[in-house]
Amino acid sequence: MTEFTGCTLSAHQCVCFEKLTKEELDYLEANSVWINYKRGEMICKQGSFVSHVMYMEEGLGKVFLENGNNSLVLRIIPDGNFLGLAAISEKLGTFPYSGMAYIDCRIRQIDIKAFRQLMHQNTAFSKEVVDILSSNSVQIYGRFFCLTYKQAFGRLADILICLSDRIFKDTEFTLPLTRKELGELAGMSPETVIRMLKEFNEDKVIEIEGKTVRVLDYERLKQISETG
Amino acid sequence: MTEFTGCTLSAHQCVCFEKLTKEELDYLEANSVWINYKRGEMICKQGSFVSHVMYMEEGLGKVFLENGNNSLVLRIIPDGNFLGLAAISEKLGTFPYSGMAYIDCRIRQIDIKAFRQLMHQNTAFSKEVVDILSSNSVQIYGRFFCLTYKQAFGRLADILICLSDRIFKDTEFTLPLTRKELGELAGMSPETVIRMLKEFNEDKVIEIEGKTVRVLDYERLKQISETG
DNA sequence: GGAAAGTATTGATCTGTATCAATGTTTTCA
DNA sequence: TGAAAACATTGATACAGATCAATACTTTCC
Repeated sequence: MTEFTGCTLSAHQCVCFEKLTKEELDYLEANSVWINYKRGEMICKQGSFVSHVMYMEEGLGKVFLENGNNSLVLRIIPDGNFLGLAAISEKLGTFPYSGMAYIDCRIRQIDIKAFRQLMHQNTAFSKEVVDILSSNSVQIYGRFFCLTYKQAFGRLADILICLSDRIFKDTEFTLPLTRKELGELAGMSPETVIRMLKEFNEDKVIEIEGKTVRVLDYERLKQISETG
Repeated sequence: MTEFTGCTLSAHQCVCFEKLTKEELDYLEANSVWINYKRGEMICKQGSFVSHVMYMEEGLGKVFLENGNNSLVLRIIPDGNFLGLAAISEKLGTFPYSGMAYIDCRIRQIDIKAFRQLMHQNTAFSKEVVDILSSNSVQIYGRFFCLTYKQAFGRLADILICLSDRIFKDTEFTLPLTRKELGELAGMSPETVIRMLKEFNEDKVIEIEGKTVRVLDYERLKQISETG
């Protein structure tokens, strides 16, 4: 049976640039700008005009929906990932989500017309981009399922696994997120995050002290994710 | 402020076939088969091999995730819509979701290789398909937000609005769904569906008798959707 | 360097909605 | 056509997690 996880990052590795010729890469370069963002800065605003796609050169960010009261993280964006690919649809005049920097980031903005032009002329590139879009969607579906049906501790276990496995690739890591931000990832209130983390800590599943997290019992965490 | 709704169907109209030449249409035709499904029959199974994309010629179906215990509807598929477009990604060997017929359906299966070939050779067609994928994603994001943050009555109001506006295009319609299926759409238990519907009925927002629904106060329903 | 703002923690309380159970109604199909 | 299965309804109960409130700790920055 398929297992869904609340993980916020697809395992898919972006290789689309490898499909471009030297000339095409130069063309892309000529139509790109690089911008630095500080932790907490908005990278793109939901509802604003679309003029470019973005690529996370360095840093860590999130893509999220907001409506004034609530915020829902769709995906975490580590370095080497696109952000705002929805822009390739010409039907879509405005961004359907916002982006924010978790830590200091360097973002490459690629002019949307140039990007579309390359998709138009290079089928292999276009295929890769569609694959990325597609795998992002599948990722988000899994997350959707989890946040809808799993209990809080299962959802939090998912996020911890995702952070350890895919983002930091280490059993010990320093969270660049507040408890509130963790809550937005796992779809729960900050207080609930704290209580669950405390419980995981007491049960020796993880060890947490401030922002430092160490996964002690990975198998148990997996199990919590599945039964939650 | 952007309003998210739990609606299960994007407003996007599929026009991609119009982008094909006579020859290409013939080619597509030669690589298609038509299959009939009865209410309740599975149209595709999550996890099974991908060999085709599907197009709902006539009928009404759903695309959903399942894990044995729970089922989450991603989209409703009315006639004139694709189903299983995720198949165009070559990375994806198996369907990430299941499809089922709400009522008797006639489905066109299009060989995935032929479909990809047309996307390869006809850019306008390819663009349209990407637009459809993209608008489906945005639709599902909105649904995700709603099911995560809205209360039950707001979610149910969303579904009633969606059914009235986009599926049946009438203020009065006959539900082809059970209360359980409505619950899967709105992310709640069948009992809760019944209680909420009863309340809407008592408040004269809708009139419901068995499977027949009439929307009495559309504005109120909108308001419930927004405040829920 | 110290006030202010933001963040973390803990406890108490409240509530929306699931779950369970019992019963009535409709549909299915032998 | 009549029994069985599926579906709908209603009421009672339980509980996960939100919210509120109060207090500590940390970071920011004039």
